[in-house]
Amino acid sequence: MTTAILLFRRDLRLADNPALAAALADGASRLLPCYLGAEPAGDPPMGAASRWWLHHSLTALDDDLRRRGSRLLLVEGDPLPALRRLIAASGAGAVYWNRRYEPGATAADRALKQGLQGDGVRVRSFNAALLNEPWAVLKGDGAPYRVFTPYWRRCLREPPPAAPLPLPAELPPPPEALPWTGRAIAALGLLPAIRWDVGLAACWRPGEAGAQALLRQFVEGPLADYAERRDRPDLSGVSRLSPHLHFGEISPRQVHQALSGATGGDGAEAFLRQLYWREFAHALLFHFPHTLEHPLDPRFERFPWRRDEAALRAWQRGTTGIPMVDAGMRELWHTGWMHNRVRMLVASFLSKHLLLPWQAGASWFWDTLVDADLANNLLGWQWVAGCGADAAPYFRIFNPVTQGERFDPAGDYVRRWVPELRGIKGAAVHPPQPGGSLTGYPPPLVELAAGRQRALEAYARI
DNA sequence: TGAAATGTTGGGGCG
DNA sequence: ACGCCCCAACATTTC
Repeated sequence: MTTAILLFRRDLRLADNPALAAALADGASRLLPCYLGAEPAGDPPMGAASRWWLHHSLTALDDDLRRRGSRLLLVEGDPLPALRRLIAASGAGAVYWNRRYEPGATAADRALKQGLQGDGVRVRSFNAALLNEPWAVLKGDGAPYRVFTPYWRRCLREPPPAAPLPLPAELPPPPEALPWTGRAIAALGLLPAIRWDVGLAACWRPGEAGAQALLRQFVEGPLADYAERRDRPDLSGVSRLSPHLHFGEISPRQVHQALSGATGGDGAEAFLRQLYWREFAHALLFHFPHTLEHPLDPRFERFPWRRDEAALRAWQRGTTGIPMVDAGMRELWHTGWMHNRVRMLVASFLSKHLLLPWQAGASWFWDTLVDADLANNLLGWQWVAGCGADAAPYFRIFNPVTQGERFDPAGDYVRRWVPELRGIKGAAVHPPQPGGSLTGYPPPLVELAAGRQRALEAYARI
């Protein structure tokens, strides 16, 4: 009789789960699946939208486990002592988990591994979250890539990712002797006290089954036209898999396999490229952990960001008077998600037209996105602000009106999220309304040409 | 995975 | 027929 502990973290699935598969292959006759409630110190604590998602994803995982005669044990408190108690109570001889890559998480996992191994416990960790782990893709001189295109080309030369592991037919039961002191998922307190989450529930289905359904639906439908339609927030041309990928309800290997089975067109390659932006972001944060708070380009440490609470608040609430910006920010607030084209545009508006620090925007996204991912969020914001890897030159300033006319040509996206403008037909919704307009929609926070000019002058100063 | 300013070209209207 | 101007369309440069 051997008992194994399986730690779930951001790999909330049973299929293609290498740690689970290894525990089974090693012959565990008892399996204790756990979720550790404590978040690693050093990384920012999860935002409210992520916590909402996690609650439902853990519930779905627990249901999936129970259907197979198992269950999820929630473990609170400092991980090492908590695991030691659990090992003592269950007689477990081995602990399995899938690796994380954020600075705080890697440090915490390293300490946990050392502590457990010091106790004589067998610890095995695996890659479940990436096609290539950060240390596996380096330049010829051993340095990490800082520019996406060479990184992407290099990845394409790598051997294709291994086929996903199958869903285990059955699971070993949990140890009988274990006192089920674990608390219910609700006791983690992940759900908000004020019920702002009703909008989220209407558009998402957290959990492995929801993720698989979404992937199938995407591959059979929008994928073929992804290259042409991926920039259109008014259409349903993207996968919306990001939160599922973040929580590991689906693996990039599974996505990769689904893409390679897709027929014809350049949609699959365009989508794969996005998957590799995710890989690139994780590699960058791993190799440059200081980008958690600091710009990768040190010149931007002395960039003259402004401080303007009122403007920041208007941006957050979607009351800037710039229709595309407000539509995006309201979509985010109501659904926990925003189309990527619109993310770029609202980020450009914050960091350039408003000259507010990218950290303020990243922090709001972190709190409100259901797909909030440290690596992706940091890369995205620093890319837009011009201070990150492969950064857009600072003078690349999105004009939110032009972007709206180009990517929301009929104005449907704006009207969906900004009801004040529903009386305006077609692309005429995109230019800001003058002060005193009767729509109830605010006049623009900044005049776009003047904001652009001010941003260019700030750039010239560094 | 910009936008605006500036430069170039070529067709057509017109004296 | 010719030169001149205008201007859209496209290309290049600059921020």
